Amino acid sequence: MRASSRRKAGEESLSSRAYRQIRDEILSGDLSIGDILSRRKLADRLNMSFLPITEALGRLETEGLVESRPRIGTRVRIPTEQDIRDSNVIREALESQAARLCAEHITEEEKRQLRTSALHLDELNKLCALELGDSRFVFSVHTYHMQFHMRIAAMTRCPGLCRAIEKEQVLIFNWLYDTAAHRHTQPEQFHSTLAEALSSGDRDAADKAMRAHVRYGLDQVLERLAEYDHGDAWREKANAPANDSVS
Amino acid sequence: MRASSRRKAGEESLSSRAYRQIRDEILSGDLSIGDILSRRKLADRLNMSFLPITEALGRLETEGLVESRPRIGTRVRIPTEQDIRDSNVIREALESQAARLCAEHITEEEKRQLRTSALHLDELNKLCALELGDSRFVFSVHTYHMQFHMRIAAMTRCPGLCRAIEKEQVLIFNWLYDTAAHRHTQPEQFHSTLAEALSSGDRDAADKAMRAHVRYGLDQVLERLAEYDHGDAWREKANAPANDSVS
DNA sequence: CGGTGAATTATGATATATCAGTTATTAAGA
DNA sequence: TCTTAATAACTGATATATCATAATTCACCG
Repeated sequence: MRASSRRKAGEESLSSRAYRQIRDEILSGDLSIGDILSRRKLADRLNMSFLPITEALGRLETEGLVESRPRIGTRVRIPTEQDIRDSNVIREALESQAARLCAEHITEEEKRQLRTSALHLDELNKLCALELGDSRFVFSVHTYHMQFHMRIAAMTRCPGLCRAIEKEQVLIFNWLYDTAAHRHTQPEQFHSTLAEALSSGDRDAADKAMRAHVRYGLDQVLERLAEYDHGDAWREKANAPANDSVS
Repeated sequence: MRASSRRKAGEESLSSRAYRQIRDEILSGDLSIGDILSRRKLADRLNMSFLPITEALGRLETEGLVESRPRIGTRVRIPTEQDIRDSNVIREALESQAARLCAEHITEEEKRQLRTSALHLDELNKLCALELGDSRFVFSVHTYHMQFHMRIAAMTRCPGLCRAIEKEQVLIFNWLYDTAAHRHTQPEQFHSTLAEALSSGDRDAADKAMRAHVRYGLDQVLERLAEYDHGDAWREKANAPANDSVS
């Protein structure tokens, strides 16, 4: 009966709270790919009506983390092979652009930070390859990896690009984490070489290095994700929503 | 009292209908930049409750066509200079990527179509420069221009990239149309040279050509849009919504 | 024992009502 | 006439209720 008192002024909206919470539960793995999300149960659990929940799920759906079919249900999205390829293409577009701008704007101080982070990340990846540590450790490495890329994005001085990159990162990150978090072999100095290219001042070189970086490992994710594809009765009928085209 | 009967099965949802209608009214100019959108009046006009309207405006807001402040109101978005620069950066990223993929995949038949469209477009632009025709004509040229770019996007065989490009196109298109639709001077063979680059099979050349194409005219838009910037009491207080960051 | 269909349950979509902030208006006071 | 305080009108946010549809269950019949 929602006995709890109304929120005080200045607090964030219930929708935003629901959005953040659900998203975090997905990203942290509490909710796995394919899990069913009941609006009413979520409303109950988060102690609000299901209207804010609906809005939150709507946002998550447009962002690609969740998929919903009218009068059937909502679940954590199971990406198709096409989804992953497309996301990778978009990510390559955005991050190579970021690399260009980064190479233009980066300061000496930022170069130092970037090299340090890259070195650290390469060390962590080496540990991952040795299968040391638990899944919590792997998760933290993924988080650090994402922050590394977001740091590069921030160096572009282009907030819009940062937001766009983060959105794609979240997708890829989630799918990667759910499917290929383990068996994670990356080349030696995978990130250090990238950092060098970004520090070189050569836009085209930075662009090229980032493209190579983004492309790496795509096949592994695709392979792992194929498991989910068999017999998905969820997408049987024509799903033609949300693709409203400009007249 | 919404006396009209419930929608039959198979029809699109009210939210989608509202979304499309409002967006089209914005893009067609029936609603101009800065116009106030009252959810209740819209609900009345479109003959539905304001819940689907709210969802439609939510979508339009995340897409950047509309801006809303809690308990104050919603209006057609007035982009800041930063918004436009950022959109242009993102558009450059996405469309140069499209150019790369297009150069890879384009068929002979598509090359022919592309050249024809480019030629046509260059002709239309020449007419625009001479200030012939009314605003309806200018609008149709803009539409044709957008379709030209979407055709290139389609040649990438990457649906996700198409969607992403269309989203940015819609933004830029709307701002451009509202601010710099007139005085539209473009180089001779502006699109034909682009078409040639895309047909060359050289990815890097296509990329470079598209970047040049996208960048052109940015300053004009910025100049025109500066008019809106003076004394915007709407964004006085800190607006820190929706930028939820990953933990 | 197996299939079948009606009742039940669950879902998302939508309508309506209410709430608390914000702004515009107005009336009172100087 | 100019301030200022009260208030009316409007806004988005949220709660609750209802509806049509899809999925599930399970008694009933073969």
